Amino acid sequence: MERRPARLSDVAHRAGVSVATASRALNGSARSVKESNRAVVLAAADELGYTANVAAQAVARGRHRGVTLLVKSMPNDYANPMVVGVVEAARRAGIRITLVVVGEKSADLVREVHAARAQRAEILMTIGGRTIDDRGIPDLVAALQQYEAEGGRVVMITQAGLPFDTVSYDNQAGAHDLAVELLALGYEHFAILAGYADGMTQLDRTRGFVEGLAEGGVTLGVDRIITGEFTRDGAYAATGDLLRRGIKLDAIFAVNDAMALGVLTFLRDSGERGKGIAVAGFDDIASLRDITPGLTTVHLPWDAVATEALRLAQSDRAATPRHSIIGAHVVIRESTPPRR
Amino acid sequence: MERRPARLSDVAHRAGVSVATASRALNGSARSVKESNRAVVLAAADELGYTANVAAQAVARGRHRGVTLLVKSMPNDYANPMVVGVVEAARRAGIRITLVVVGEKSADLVREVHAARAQRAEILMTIGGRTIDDRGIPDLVAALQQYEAEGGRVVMITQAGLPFDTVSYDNQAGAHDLAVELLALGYEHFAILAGYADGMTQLDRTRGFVEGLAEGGVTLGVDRIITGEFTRDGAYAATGDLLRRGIKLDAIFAVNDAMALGVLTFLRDSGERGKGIAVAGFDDIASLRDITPGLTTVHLPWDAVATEALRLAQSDRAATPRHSIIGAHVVIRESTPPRR
DNA sequence: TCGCCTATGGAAATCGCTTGCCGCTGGGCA
DNA sequence: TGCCCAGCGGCAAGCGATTTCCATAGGCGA
Repeated sequence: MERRPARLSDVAHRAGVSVATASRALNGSARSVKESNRAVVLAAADELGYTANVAAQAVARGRHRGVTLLVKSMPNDYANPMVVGVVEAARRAGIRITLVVVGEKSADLVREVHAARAQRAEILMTIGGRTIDDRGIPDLVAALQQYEAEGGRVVMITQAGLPFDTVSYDNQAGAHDLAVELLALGYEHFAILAGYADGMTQLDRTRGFVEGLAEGGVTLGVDRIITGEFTRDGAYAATGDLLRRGIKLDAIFAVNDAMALGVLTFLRDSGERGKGIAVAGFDDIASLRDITPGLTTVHLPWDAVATEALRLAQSDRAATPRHSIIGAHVVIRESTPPRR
Repeated sequence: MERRPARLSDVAHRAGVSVATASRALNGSARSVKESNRAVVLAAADELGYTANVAAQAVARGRHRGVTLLVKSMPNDYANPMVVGVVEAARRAGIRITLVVVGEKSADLVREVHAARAQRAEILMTIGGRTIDDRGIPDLVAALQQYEAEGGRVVMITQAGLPFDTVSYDNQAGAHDLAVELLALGYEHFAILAGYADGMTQLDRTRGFVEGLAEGGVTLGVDRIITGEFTRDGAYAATGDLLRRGIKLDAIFAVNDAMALGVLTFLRDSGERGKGIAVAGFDDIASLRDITPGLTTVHLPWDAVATEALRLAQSDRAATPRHSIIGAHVVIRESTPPRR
């Protein structure tokens, strides 16, 4: 039993070659190594149970391989499946992930970008939306551009509209399609729980839904678009307010599943269930698969998003930022039964 | 705008001191630095936006700071909240996390432990249970011991019984208490959906429940302990089998919430709901907070577990492995209404 | 047979940082 | 006044890899 893990020099020594050759044989290089040497090096490495020291490689190469994942506030149903998706995709690709959870403020994000610069991280991915009037965006963009100028690759997930490779899902089209489907089911009187007034994601979903209704000839009054907390509890409270207004209502669209759950729960608690108010959400989070009634929602393909993000990150950088939009599709369940 | 991130030597130069002094001023050290020097170094670092290169530090120190988190198969309701807990706890402590998802086989785990050795990772945490007769355990223990002998710290979460610092929650006591409470509510005829026959976690829960019943004078026949898939769908199917047997039954304990959900769903789908069969689970996963009926379960304190794990990891190593058991408490909800 | 080019091995520089060791300084004490 | 030692700065040697550069050995056409 060794006193310390094997180093490259141990492998080289055992194989009877120089460390340079051992390095070239083990950890890819443009230079070729004679087949016989390669074999003996590989054998030696295997016998010693050698694994390269990533930190040393990072220093020597001047680049830290792997993905650094910056996530805004992890314990959040919405970021969570995204992170899982990326982690899984990375595992399949044999890539290590350094996970950094940053605060909500974009200044925190900026700080971490600079840290990643210092680490000379190869790939930087961020997960998380932003608010429409975020004052910190210019700083963030500057930091990321500096990072890219130094040779890093950035891929933003969710947060579209910045000059970097981005993969997002189509919030607007998804909500649009949902509206169309609900109209087809016979609903006529809608309300939207739109979440925070300034969230880009929420805004896109709200906008898409309104457009979808408009195409079907239904105009939604602004008084039927309720802003408020982007959470289950916020939605729970908002539903109460909404019903107390006594307006005609047969369907509520909440811009995410957690909120939709709040709506459903309120309807149940208040005994309004069965009075024919349908509910739809957005995200199709796995944990809600078994609620009663099944929730009509828009499914987001987390896997596809993550896979695409990794693909972008590993491809050569394009002259202009690329933007992949992964489609989202509507899933109709019992929470929106046909009305006719 | 710099062409490359600032290095320590840049800071030292700007502050007019040697790199040694700069290093000592910035990145803690036993040696003290005169206050005036420290101030000027800090100022210089700030002006240059300096952030230490973690990889270089790792190489120089011969230790990689931070937590390396080894998780068995991430996309799994059960591991997930645990990971979130650790990630959050680490964030509060200002620690970086390297997240590695390994396969189910303990050989995969062993490989990653050796990789962590090579990285000279400071803290290694594993999340995930094991099966009772896992052939790979000796190898795993050997690898981890080697890692510790080289100065690393290991903390195992969930997987108790190995000679390393461990933090787990008390599956057996939790299930025991649950049984006691159910008896107090007036239930008499039980069945257990026990999951895989060889999972340690499931086994402990089953055992605890049986003991709790026994204390109340209820003996559970082995035919009422059903093994099978540790999943929602497995439980769904198992419930059907169970009911077809036509035995007297007023409560089903599923060893995790996902399975309990399967039971509830089956009861609903088959119209058996309302016939008075109560359901209880284990885990109290957040996403089930709003299902109907509310699920009686055993709450696991993820935060506390994660915090404790980090505390253990950062404390000095004890002569003998420590084992923290975090209590789990019963939460009674509507899925188990009082019977008398 | 000679010269040149390609394939390949190895010595040594290098990456950014920590730290052991040496040496200087100045205050306290005999 | 002289000596000792604590306090602190800096030189330089690593840490474990990669990579540049030089050297050697064949292969091949003329």
